[in-house]
Amino acid sequence: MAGFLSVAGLSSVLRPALKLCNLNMRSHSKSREKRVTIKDIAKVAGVTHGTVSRALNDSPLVKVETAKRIKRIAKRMGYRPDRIAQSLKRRRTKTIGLIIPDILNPFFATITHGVEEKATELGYHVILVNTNRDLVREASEIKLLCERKVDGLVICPISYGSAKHLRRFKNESPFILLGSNMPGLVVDYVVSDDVQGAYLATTHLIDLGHRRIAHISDPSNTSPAESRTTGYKKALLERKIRVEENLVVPGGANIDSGYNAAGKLFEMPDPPTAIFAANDLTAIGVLALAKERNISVPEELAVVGYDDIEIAKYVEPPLTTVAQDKRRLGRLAVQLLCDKLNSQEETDIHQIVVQPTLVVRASSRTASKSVLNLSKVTVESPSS
Amino acid sequence: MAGFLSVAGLSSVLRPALKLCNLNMRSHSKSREKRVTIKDIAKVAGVTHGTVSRALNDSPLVKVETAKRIKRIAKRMGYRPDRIAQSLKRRRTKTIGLIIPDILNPFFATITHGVEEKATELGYHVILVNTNRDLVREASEIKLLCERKVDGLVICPISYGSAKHLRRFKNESPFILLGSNMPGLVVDYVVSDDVQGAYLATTHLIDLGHRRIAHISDPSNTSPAESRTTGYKKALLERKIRVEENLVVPGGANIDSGYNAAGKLFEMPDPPTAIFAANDLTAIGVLALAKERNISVPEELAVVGYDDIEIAKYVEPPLTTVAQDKRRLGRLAVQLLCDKLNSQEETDIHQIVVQPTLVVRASSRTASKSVLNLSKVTVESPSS
DNA sequence: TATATTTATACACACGTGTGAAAAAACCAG
DNA sequence: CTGGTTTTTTCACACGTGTGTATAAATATA
Repeated sequence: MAGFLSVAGLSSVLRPALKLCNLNMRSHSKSREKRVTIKDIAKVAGVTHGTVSRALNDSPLVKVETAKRIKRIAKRMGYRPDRIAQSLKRRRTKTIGLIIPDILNPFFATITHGVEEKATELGYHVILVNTNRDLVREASEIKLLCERKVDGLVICPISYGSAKHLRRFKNESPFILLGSNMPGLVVDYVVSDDVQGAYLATTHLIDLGHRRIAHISDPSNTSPAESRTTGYKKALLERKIRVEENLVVPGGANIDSGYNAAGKLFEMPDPPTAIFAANDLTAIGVLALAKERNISVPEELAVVGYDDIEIAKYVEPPLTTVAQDKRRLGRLAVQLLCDKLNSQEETDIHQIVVQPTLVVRASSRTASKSVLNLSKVTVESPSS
Repeated sequence: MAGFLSVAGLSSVLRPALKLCNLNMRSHSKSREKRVTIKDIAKVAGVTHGTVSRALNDSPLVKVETAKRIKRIAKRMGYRPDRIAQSLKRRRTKTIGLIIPDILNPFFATITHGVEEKATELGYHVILVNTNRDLVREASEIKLLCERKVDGLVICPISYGSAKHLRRFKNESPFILLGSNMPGLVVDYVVSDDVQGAYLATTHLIDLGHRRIAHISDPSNTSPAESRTTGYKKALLERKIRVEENLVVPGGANIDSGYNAAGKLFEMPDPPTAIFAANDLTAIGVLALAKERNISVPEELAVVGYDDIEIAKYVEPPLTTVAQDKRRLGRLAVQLLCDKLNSQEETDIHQIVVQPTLVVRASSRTASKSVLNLSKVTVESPSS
């Protein structure tokens, strides 16, 4: 005992620690070793687990000297907190759920990137759920994630039909809608100004001299789908061009749908000279069919997409498209969500609308023509 | 009161339930309502929470009649289990961690798709971690996921350097390597036969008459990177073509790296007539530069990629590539992992090697030439 | 020295669920 | 009705952590 006092603190650390090591070694030789808990540390340090808990959480209630000693012991014993137990007690899991319809779509992959990145920065983990556009699954997963006590949810809704589930789980976990909002549901969301984006795209085509401009719409029942069609029509109306409903055909968020929709348009007696697709993948499908039919783009047909996914610039010809900063959208959503989590004020809601920009590439512009003067337009040269 | 009794059994359910509803209503009017726990159910049902727990888990220790009654009450009260508390007690979270280097690469996005899909089927949730190829982050995240008590991990390693961390956490959570294995580390993995894939690709180019075949390698220190270079050289050696080390230039898993690497190759006094890129994105970069320099593909330069990501078929010209069933790889990894979790035998390890196939498209074949007769080769017509 | 005041630690309960073992209830044979 | 057997429920503790309060120790004040 007397010896202890001389080295003050250190000795009392080392000896019992070694003792406990031996205790642990007694477990089934090759099998998994038992986890070190704060109780084990307490035993070694000669204090109660309560004190250890406080020490590790830097509570001012424990003497700094003791705290240091306990932390040393904890480190030496290889202590690592059990996040599950913490979650149960602290009533937050530091986890958010991300629900997206289709991870294979680069649009959502990039959003996921932004979400994961920001979440990590803020100390959260992301549970990823890919619904494959299944509304039933979306609902059941929201439920499951709530049971799992995620602190919040970022949801990219599939359709207005989601509103029903959302309303139901509103009080369970706070959530942010991403990419699409819900009419009649007062919630936080981060969206892009899709009306404006579609308006820019269509106006661009009109400026190039096109009058028969088709639109391959997104048939999903969501706000971006609706808004893009709205923006398209708005541009036409504003320029006194008649909106022909048969020039608006439904597509989908994949390449095949564009291919098929283009087929219908090409078959028309008086086919369009330009196509505005609600989605880059759809637009790529259009390009694929155009090539197959030897329809030269942009000379015989101008094509504009939406989203500016990475490959848009590498398809042939490079695709003019409306760019959304998808990564930023994801980051914003998480930021918003976590702000909400950290402020008890449940009252004020935030709704962020991000402005898209038009990126002009070769699919809507012959090599010679150029010099556009629209605001919010980026013109990319192929060699930049 | 009397009316209730006639319905035998229902009455005892309804009345106390309503009572409790009132109790809950007393919370701050608009704020979050208190969760229903098994104790609440117990109070209403007039039993202990232990019995409720057993009833809800279909334990044979509770009378079926009682169990039914309890379940009815639970449903009526809107009970939903607290998965965190369950996890703490049951010692498993029904969660797996997925660690990937780059979600923006469609290759990993598709793997993620497969992993999430299979995990859902088996009742697991997936925590997604995107490391951005940061080895330090990979290590710290493995640690964090272990603290979170994920039941297992699926890891797409960034480099052999990962082995260090992996060894360290081997006893914490079981894991499966996906896409790349680790020499000197005896663990379960699911990989593709990359030597064979690269061999197929290179042989294909040789069969087309090419002799100066460059290889844009993946400079990462991983088994697929190594193996693809190995397969490339193996094919050359087998056909008695000298391996020129300066025809092997490093790339990376993105478009720019291919663009840059192609630049170096084109600059050579005696440039290659064919390029085998270790990655589709890299190959797409090659195509981009070739177009810029007016080098026609495949006439002046044949290009072959690896992975067969979705857009490979839509770039110009459509890209010949080595196809891996990425979704299947992801599903297999999860299947393997969960098998491991459900069998206590920690002894036997499983190592699955999936065979890739060559998909021939226009980037390595002129429209006229065709009729190849290699086994494991798919020839896609542009219109299929 | 005794008392008030501050500081540090111990104690005990809590989070929501699961479970072995004791206790109670129901059933059965004599 | 007794004693034994089986079925059903209760009791009490556990998982690993956090935290309010009581208690003990150290320090300051009178």
